[in-house]
Amino acid sequence: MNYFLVKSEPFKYSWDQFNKDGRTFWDGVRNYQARNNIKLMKEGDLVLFYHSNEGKNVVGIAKVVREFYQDPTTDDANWVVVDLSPVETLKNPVSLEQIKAEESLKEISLIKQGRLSVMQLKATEFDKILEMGS
DNA sequence: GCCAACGTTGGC
DNA sequence: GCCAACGTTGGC
Repeated sequence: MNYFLVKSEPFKYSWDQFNKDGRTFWDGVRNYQARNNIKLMKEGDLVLFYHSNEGKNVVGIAKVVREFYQDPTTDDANWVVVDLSPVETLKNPVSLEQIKAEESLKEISLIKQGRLSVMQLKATEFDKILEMGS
């Protein structure tokens, strides 16, 4: 089992919208590193959902329901999507500030590589954020 | 709205 | 294959 974190601007695609939809394909990734991370996702892997710009917090947990396939919004074979479904909303959204302040999360890609929109998390990092959010 | 960080593009 | 110019992201 692998763990990931994806970013979305709430203005563009919010956690609320995601829950209304029940399932979505994660498109719009146009960065090779993020794309490579998407390709690592397997069905059943868990994904934290982070709101960038507005809120700047981890708001919920999603899971991978379909492994990567050609991005249906483009013909360019470079780009792929995965299907995600919401699993659970965090009782207490975990803010970027909290994550920064947490010693055990210092190495998290969210902080070390601010612009990356899809990243892999260590199991310990994933667990820690869940613990902070419950 | 600004700006730092950083990925991408294109000329050489 | 280097590197300057440019564009985008995202925190502040």
